[in-house]
Formats: sequence, structure tokens, C-alpha cells
Amino acid sequence: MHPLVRKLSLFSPLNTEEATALEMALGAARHVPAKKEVVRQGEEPRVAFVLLSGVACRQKLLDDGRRQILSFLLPGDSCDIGIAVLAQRDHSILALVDCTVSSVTDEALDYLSAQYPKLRNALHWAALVEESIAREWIANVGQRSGSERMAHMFCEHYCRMEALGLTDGPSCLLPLTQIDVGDALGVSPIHANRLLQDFRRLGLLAFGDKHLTILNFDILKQVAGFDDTYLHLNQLDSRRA
Amino acid sequence: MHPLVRKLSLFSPLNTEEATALEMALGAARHVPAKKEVVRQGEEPRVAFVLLSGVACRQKLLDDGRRQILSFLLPGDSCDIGIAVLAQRDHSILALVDCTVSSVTDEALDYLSAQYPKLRNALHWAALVEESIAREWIANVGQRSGSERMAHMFCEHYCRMEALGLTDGPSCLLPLTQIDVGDALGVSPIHANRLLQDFRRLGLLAFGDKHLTILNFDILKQVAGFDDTYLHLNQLDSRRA
DNA sequence: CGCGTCCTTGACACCAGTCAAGCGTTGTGG
DNA sequence: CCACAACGCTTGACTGGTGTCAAGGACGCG
Repeated sequence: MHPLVRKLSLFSPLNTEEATALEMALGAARHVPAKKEVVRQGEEPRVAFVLLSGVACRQKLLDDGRRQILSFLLPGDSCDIGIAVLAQRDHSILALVDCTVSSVTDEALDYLSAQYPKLRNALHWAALVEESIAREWIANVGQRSGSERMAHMFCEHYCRMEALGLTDGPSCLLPLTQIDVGDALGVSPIHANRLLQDFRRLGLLAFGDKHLTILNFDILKQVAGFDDTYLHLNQLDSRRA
Repeated sequence: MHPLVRKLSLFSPLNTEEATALEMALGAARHVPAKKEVVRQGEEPRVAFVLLSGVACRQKLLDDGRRQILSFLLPGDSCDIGIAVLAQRDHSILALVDCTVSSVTDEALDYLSAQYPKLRNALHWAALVEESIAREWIANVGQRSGSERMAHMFCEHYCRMEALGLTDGPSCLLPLTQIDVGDALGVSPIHANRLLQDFRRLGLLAFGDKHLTILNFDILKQVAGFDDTYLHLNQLDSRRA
């Protein structure tokens, strides 16, 4: 299944017509090698795009070189829809591994929204979920201790990947260096390293070689105080469009 | 001028017709006393609303009672447009002083968007700015030290209030206790107190009695590493709808 | 082989959290 | 009118979670 169709089906399953229309609305796939920026902070934004494969992240660079990772983009995640109303990008998007992306014009999306109410709602849902995740990150970085934060990030990533069907048993792709982990959690890379070792020693997870393997999800969730409500994966049938 | 008109005019000045249509789309004003929640975490969302007067905040409560303030809502800020696609609220909205709010239905907004392209773009801009601010908060809490964070929050608040014409010289409303300040910055209230005293002693600002007074904006910005790009207040004429 | 990247470890310093106590103001009820 | 509680602010002493510095090891790659 097409990554975007799979993603939007999390909100509500799409029929063949909707899925086809969606795929046709996308521009040609473009390849972005690992560690390259898809778009750069400060640029004038042009088109939105959808991540088709790989994992990318939003990140912000401070003047003095500090870096904060703001979110992870997974296959099917769309990015910067309607951003053309802004004059300047306030953050970059970095491919963490080799990625393929496809551009989408706002016109194509407007057409889809007008033609297919379910797609409109699904795109809307995706945008709201992304905002919700951003808010959870604020709370995560602001309130939780280093180990809680790390556990929370891993829980979130695994849940998101699992919802997309991108897990392999207890494992999933998470192509971060320990420096990246530190920059995502707002801790130093040395501290990230020590936290990882603690988790490993406790037998909660394994992390390395670009993959996360969760060995004891229950305890990990408990450490994180993880509650997946904010991912809004269970819209319940009552609310499906 | 109506608060919402004033806010959206930051993107692009509205003509009389647009302003009138906008005001008519709003439901009756409702009063919310200070310290009361406008909407509560866990509730099923119904309608969106616009803050007409006062200051409110989004906040998230963790299971163990920790609290994180996620953002401040200023007059004209709209809230949760289109949230009806979600099954459950992931955060609360709290009135920090007495507020008045007005509800808006998604239908009314859809109509306005269809009828007035400029309003559509302006609403879209407002949503993107809010997301941008959320991302900046992640970077703020994740990367900056306590004093940098505090300085940054004050700079941001003053800039936003000033853009809305809600400042009184170097002063503006900021109705937070020191506990609130701590919860917004992710520091303990005791530490928030000490940071405030530092700033006071340095003659950078005064804070108390629900008001912030900035005495040396240049230095404060410098301490914060503040760059207002992310507020997207200067869309430049080239991009105005 | 030599270099770069990433991971690991130990020693030390410090920012910020916690605990505990005290003060001023406000509001309320006897 | 005063006693008292509630709240918010302030201060000091102590602790501890994290950051910093420094060094070294493992691995891949040109």
C-alpha cells in the first residue's frame, strides 16, 4: 500500500477511488540521501511534500550551534501543507537515512479536499495529530527527567511505527546517533549514552545499528508515564468520517 | 477593533466587508472567570472558540500532578479549529484572568474561507504561526538554560502583545504566578523566583502584579538569543494575499 | 594504513531541584 | 476588629541530576 494511503487509513480506511485519487495527486518521487536536508531553515517555502520512505526529522539550529530535534517524520507523513503563506521557514528537515519524498501542490490538495470529504478529514486529522505530538514533546522536555524522556520518546516512536505496520516484531527503524538522541531529548550526548546503557542493563530495550528493539514494553511505558491518547490513533468508529 | 480582526490583520489588513463577515460568524460571547478551565483535558471536543479578551494558556497535566504550560492564548487567538475530528482533548485550556470567549462552528469558518480567500489565508497563517511557536517552545525548553528560557518567554510574550497593540509602553499584561512561570519554563517555582530576581537586579525587567515591564529589551533579547522570525509577523508585502 | 565517526568511560563542576522556614497580603468569619 | 487561613513570594542549606572535559576504543572507509 502507498505510504500516504496507509497513514491516512489510520484515521479512516480509504476506498479504492480515494486511494487512487490521493496517489495521483502526488508529484514525482525524489531521492534524498541520508544526512542531507530536505529543506533548510531560512529558505522561502515553496511546496509541501510527503515522505514516502525512510525517516526524517524536523530540527532547529540555534545561533550558537545548539540543535533541537522537533519531531520525526515517518513514511506517509506530510509536511508543510499550505506553508506557502509564510515568508520564511523557521526550521529544517533532515533526512536521517536515505529517503524518498514526493511533492504535493496546495491546489492538488484543495481539489482532493473538495472532492473527497473523507480525505479532507483525514488530512486534517493528520495535521492535528502532528500538533498534538509537538505539545507532548513540550511537556516531555519540560517536565520529565532524562530517563523518563528517553523512555517516552521510544514508546512514542514504536507506537507510531507500529500503527503504520512498520515494525518487525519488537524492533523498528530508528536511525539516530546518540548525538541525535541527545538533541531530541534536550540532554547531552554523554548523558544520552548513559541513559541508554541503563535501559540496556535493565533489559528494557536494545538500541543501535539504526534500530530500536523494545524488550519490555510494559515497564518502559511505566518508566515513561506513557499514555498514547495524544497520538489519537483510536478515533473510535463513532467519529470516523 | 474586534480582537479577531486585529489578529488576522497582522497577516494582511482586512477590508470592512471581510471584517464584518468575520464578526458575524462568531457566536455569543461567554465569560470565563480567572483560574477556570475553558475546556478540559479528556473531554470530547465540540466547538472551536476565539479568545476575545484576557489571557489563557494551554496546559497539560501529567499523571503525577506535574504540569506543563504549552502556550499562551492572547485576544484574537482562535483555538481548536476543526478539532471535532478528534475523539478526545489531549490538553486543557485555562483562563489566567477573567476572559471572554466566543465559539465558532466549523461550518461558519468553511463558509468564510470559501467566500473570502484572504480570510482563509489569514486563518491558515494563524494556525501555522501557532505551530511555529510550539516548535520554538520545544527548542526553548530543550536547549536553553533557565535564564535564557525565561528571557525568551518574556521576549516572545511582549512581541506578541505588541503586535496586537496590547502593550502600554514597556509594559503588558502577563497574569502569571511564579508557579505558572515555572510550569511554562520547565523549572521549579523556587528557581523561577531566583531567575526573576536576577533579571530584576540587572535592571532588565519588572514582573509582578500580573504585568511584565521590559526595561532593557536589547539586553533581554541578547540573553534569550531571541530572533522573532518564528513569529512570522513580517510576511512582507510580496506574500500578502 | 590513517582518518573520521560514533560509542564509552571516569572525574569533576555546576545548574537546578528539594526541603524547610518565614514573611506579607488578602479575604473571611467569629 | 481581630484571629486565622490561604496564597504567593522569598531565602538558606543541602542534594543530586546533568553538563563538561578529557581520553580512549571500536569500526568503517578511502
